Amino acid sequence: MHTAGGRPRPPTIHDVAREAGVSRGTVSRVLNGGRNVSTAARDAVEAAILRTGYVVNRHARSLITGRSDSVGFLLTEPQERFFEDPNFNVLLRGCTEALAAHDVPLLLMIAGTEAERRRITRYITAGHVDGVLLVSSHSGDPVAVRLREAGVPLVACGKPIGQGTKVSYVAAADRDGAREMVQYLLSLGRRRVGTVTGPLDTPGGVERLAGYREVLAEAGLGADDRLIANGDYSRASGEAAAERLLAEAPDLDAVFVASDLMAQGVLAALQRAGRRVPEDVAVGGFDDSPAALATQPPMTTIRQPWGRISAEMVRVLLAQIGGEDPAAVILPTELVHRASA
Amino acid sequence: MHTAGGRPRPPTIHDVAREAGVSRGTVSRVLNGGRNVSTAARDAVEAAILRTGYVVNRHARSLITGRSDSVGFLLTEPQERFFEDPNFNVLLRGCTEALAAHDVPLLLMIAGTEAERRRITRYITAGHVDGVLLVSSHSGDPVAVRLREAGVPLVACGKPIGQGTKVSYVAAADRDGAREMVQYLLSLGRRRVGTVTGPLDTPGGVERLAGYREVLAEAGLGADDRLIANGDYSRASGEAAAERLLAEAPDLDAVFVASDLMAQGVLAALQRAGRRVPEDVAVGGFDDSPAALATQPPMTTIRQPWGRISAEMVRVLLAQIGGEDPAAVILPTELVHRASA
DNA sequence: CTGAAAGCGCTTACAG
DNA sequence: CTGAAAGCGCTTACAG
Repeated sequence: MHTAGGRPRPPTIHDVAREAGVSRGTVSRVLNGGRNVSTAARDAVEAAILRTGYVVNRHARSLITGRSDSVGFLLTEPQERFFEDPNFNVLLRGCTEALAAHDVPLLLMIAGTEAERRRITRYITAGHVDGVLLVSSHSGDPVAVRLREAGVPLVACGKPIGQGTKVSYVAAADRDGAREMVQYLLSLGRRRVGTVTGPLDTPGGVERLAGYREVLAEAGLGADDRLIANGDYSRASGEAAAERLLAEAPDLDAVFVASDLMAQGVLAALQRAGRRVPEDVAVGGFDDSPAALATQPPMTTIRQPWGRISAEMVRVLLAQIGGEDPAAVILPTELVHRASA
Repeated sequence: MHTAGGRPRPPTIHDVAREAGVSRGTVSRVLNGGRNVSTAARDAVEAAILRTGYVVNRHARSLITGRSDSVGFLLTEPQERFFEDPNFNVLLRGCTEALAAHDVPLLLMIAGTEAERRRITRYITAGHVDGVLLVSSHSGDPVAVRLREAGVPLVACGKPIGQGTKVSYVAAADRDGAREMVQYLLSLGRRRVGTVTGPLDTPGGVERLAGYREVLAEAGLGADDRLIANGDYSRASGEAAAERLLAEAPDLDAVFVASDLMAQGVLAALQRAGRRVPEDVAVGGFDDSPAALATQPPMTTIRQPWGRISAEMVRVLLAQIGGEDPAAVILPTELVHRASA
């Protein structure tokens, strides 16, 4: 029997039961872990499944279990930034694969506009997804708040600002990573070390700046606001920030940049200003994204363990869907030494 | 009433019917287009929907309609390349948004290994998805073949090689775009114009090379294989290809590169060899991906209309799911003039 | 360990 | 135009 489109109607649990000579209940039991099933019955059912090519109908299952057996991957930042950001790819790929290993499909959702935010919130709270992997570190994200209030299992990438301890998250040790880079820059003999920060309403922006400040203070180098310029993680903002730094602190001899993409922009500004990297100004990035390999010279940077981050996000989310309490996971970073510093 | 997780059990069509004082059948009718429903009934139902916050249970609907009302976005190339490729982001975002406008969720699927290919093929042919947006232009892709044989609605990004006319696709006018770039390079007075091709088992690779050859022949410039080097769309392959070009044809004065990412690599090799761009060697890319803006100098390139490509892919796929025949859509490209040529 | 039965929330002919 | 009813393919107490 075929539908209009020519796709054959797949076998159901009923076909398998007939083929195996058991009841549909028994088939369902072997499908769901095989508790309370005799070996003979299980074998017969498994053989029948192979013979018929049976695949469970997820809609029927979901209808009765109330679970969708799928999760959402939700972007709530202004999309441009994310899609420009090479980290996004790594994270998305990692999550897709980790989920696939559990046979859980990933639904991609982009909440760029207010209308989309409303639509997606309704979609999620209606239970069309069992939980969500949230990529939005901006504080006061209304979607995150609404989802949390609705009791939707949630795990954020990066510590959500101002959400208390109620929401799970997985993050790299931002402050430690920043500390390591700035210490390294100092170990090179640099003394006028500037920084280009991320957005200060994101945990990465705040923590990396804090790490920078701590190390300078510990080294006895006084705070100097002329050495600090804000960026928004985009390449263009890094370029603009570097120009400001150059104008306000021309004696700059190193810069710690809070993302590789911004560091690309910093490199461009430095080259335009005739400063050699690393001879005149050493540049350290953050992320170890693909962008770090595309620069001239290749970028010395702090590696974020994206593979582990995505795997942990999935693990924590699945656990929470299974009834466990929220959890926070912090993963160590690593200095990757290349040529820019 | 709440489930264990604390999520409220959403209202059903039954609640809406009671609230509106009609039968469940009538509610369903207004939900599904409102044919054969009186204005009074429709108004009552719509008011009841608002009041109850009703959202359709897609699983129940799918169980009966046999449709999943979702589509897959399937990557079957070796993943590394795709995830390195900035075009991927643009395409994925465009498709997600175009689908969202139709309220159709996108499932992201990555078929990197043979095991994943098998699992995903089963998943799709089991009907868990109504159709798939296929990103794989390599010839002989086994997943594409199996899906087509199973009658799954499919639309590819780029013309699938060797699949006949049975499968829908949306593509940019690769050959015309290549022609325009090479003509432009010639108009600059360049006479030793090389090219770095894409993989020659992809339509983009083949067509862009063909455009290059045509224009040179039309200009009366004889074919010279030393001016042609193959790449695989990756940055590193562009760098290696440029080195070969420089070794075999040191008098090179322009290069048409079949992707911006490869062109990044070409720029690096050229700079290392001490050639100025564009003074000594003019470089033209292809894609107008974000990579084209990140280079020094910014890249002159051929813009692929990604927004339209993704919108058309979605349109054609949805039409096909609705019963229409396959279709091919070719979209024009555009020369974007920047500083590298 | 196993079968019969109820029911998940919807859609869709079928009568009227 | 509308209601009553069947049924989509599953899971899960409930008996036995």
